[in-house]
Amino acid sequence: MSPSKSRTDALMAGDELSSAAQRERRKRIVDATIALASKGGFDAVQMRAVADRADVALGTLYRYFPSKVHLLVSSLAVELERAQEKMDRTTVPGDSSYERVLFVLGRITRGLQRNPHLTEAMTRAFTFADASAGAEIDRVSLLMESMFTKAMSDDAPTEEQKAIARVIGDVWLSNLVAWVTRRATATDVANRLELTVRLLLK
Amino acid sequence: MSPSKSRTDALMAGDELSSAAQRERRKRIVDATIALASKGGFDAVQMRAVADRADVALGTLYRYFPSKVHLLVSSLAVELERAQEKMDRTTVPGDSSYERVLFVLGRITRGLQRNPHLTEAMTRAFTFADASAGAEIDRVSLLMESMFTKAMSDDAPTEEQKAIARVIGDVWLSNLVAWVTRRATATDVANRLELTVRLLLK
DNA sequence: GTCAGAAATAGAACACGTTCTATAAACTTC
DNA sequence: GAAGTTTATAGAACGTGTTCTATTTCTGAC
Repeated sequence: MSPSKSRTDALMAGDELSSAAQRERRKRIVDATIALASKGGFDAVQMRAVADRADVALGTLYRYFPSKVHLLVSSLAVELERAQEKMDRTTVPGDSSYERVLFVLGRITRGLQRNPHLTEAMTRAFTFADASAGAEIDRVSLLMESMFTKAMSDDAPTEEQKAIARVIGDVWLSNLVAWVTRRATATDVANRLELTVRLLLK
Repeated sequence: MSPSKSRTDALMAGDELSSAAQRERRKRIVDATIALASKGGFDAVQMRAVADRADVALGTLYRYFPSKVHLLVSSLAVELERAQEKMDRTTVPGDSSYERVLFVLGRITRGLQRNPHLTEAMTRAFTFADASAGAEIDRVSLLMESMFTKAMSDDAPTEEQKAIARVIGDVWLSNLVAWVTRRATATDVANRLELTVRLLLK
């Protein structure tokens, strides 16, 4: 894994791509990634296959995303943003932080579990990421944190709430990984999350 | 990653290797792994380099450990066992679970941080492991869990204590990874662990 | 419109994990 | 101690992530 060039970093952020053609290329790449990951997981996201499917040259793929991990983590960010938007349009039920956080957790978790291969690909990329993908990782971490703090209260979160959200995020991810690697069942995951949130918020 | 043969699985457990020569080979391999990982981290643990350094053929290396991830996670287990043994010979100070768990956490964390490359190699292998390394992963998870439950109390741990230990382990690992990938400083890690343990045990 | 530089393309080339093949050495078992 | 079996060895070969090269296409400034 080599250090990425600054130009490439600019491309990765994704929102301020010069031309429409470039924005479309980028979208085709992410779509191809998600499609391949959904079908066969991490191993099926092969850079040549992504390039083929997105109809770009291999070199172009690498110009947009400097590694497979960057590619998958960026796709994870895209997916989480979608989930967050959907959640923002929902009124989260529950009278306490405890109940609301559990609701959000359960919903996203079940959403991910509906697409095991995609989840496997993304969580493995996320946990395998090295320092060079720090920016993408931070982006995803922040998304996760705000997802849970929003569930706790509508106001700006306190430091303590942020800390709790981070802990929940850590446990959540670790349990997703356990599920993805067949070391835990969906029920195990649900139980452990419930227990964790209870310990932290009750 | 292909499914491992049962014969190979038997070898991986490591304790009941037929001959002394085999036990020595295995030890040379683990030593070489730890040495290379200490020097250059995950990327430096190259299978050809391990084989060379351990003075075995590449094929032999694969007969003992069916993949790089198995190799590194097994080495992690070895290291954790050492840490656990050392800890067993120590009287853990502190009047509460909270204090004792923090002591143990701090000590192991600082130990790992003394060897950043090794820690990077092992945590990345651990989090990247797929289903085929389930046995090794479970072994390490159990080691971690018992490490923390022992700190909580001398008696057999309750289910609740086990759950707490697992949460702490999840947060611990996630923070180690953040540190290893330079997204968190040693101080960040210490603070977050302190906060987590406080939330869970106070 | 033309030209310079940037971006995209096709494809070769390289690195490292993993597998395979052929041969030799080391063990069982009689 | 000979035959047969398991284990180890050297090294080739293969797959996939990544990089490199040569060429073509696009874009923006004049």
